[in-house]
Amino acid sequence: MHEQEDLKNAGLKVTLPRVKVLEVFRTADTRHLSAEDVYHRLAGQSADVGLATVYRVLTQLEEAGMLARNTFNAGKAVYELNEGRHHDHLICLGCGRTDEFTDPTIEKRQKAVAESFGYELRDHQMALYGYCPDCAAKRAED
Amino acid sequence: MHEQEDLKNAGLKVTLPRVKVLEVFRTADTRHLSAEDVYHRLAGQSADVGLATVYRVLTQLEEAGMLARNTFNAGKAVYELNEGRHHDHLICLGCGRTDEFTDPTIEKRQKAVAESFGYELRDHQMALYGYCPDCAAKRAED
DNA sequence: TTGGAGTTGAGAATTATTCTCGATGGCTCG
DNA sequence: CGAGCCATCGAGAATAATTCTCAACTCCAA
Repeated sequence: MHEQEDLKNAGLKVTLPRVKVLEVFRTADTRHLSAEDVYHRLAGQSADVGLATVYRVLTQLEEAGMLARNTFNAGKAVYELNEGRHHDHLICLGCGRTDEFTDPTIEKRQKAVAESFGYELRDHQMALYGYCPDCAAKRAED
Repeated sequence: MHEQEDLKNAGLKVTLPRVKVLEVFRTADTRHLSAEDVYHRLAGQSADVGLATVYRVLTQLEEAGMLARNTFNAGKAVYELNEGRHHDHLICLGCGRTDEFTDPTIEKRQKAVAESFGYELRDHQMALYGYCPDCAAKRAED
């Protein structure tokens, strides 16, 4: 409901596409949405925002720190609302279910590793792939 | 020099493109090569292997466990010889330099996290991004 | 050496994303 | 409140990475 202020604070002009895209993320059933996903959800609700614009807006919102971009399996990028607290992902190879977690020990070690190589750490990406409880059970049956 | 046996052991027919692609990896100056990279190196040495074939062979060699695929920044995939010992990457945002490392503590924690969610862990990818010593120094000057 | 299954190469097709450009719409100033 | 400028938009073309299609070719076992 406060999309307008958020955009203004980020130094972005308040336009219909930007407000609508944010709205989609705030009301979506899933946390992770691709450009195509967002595009379809908007098309489904009279708001006719072009695909190119969706891509543009996603990039801008990411740069403004309001969204976080992830490229899991490769192929396509997905975005999620950036709520401040960083986290990593656990992804099911069977059904695509995605869980989020943070592990202080891992974060600490990452910093240590980077330091030991003399690097100035800026970012990282980590994803664990496996089978969720349901899919693991299903696979065990065969 | 033992490309032939390696291929045979993997159950792959010994063909010129497969041998050549492996050779490229074994004699390259860099560990990480994209399909395009491999293609150009082959073109540069009379061996005329089509780009589509390079892609096919890379996929096959990966499935056979002889190469490992990584999709760092997204965009394009790179491959490297799979020498058994798993490792993660540290990538310089300035010059693209790539270092490799393994951290038992992180591996252990990853397993623990997956378990705590009831997942059957199969694989993971992790990359740390930052500035290498050289690039960090250059950036500090400004 | 010969035949067939597996493999190749060239180019077309696909997928994800970005660019181009004329039209449109926020927003600042008067 | 209205005018105009500049940022933004939409559509479709363009790009980039990768995969598909299919006729021609090559390994290799017999």
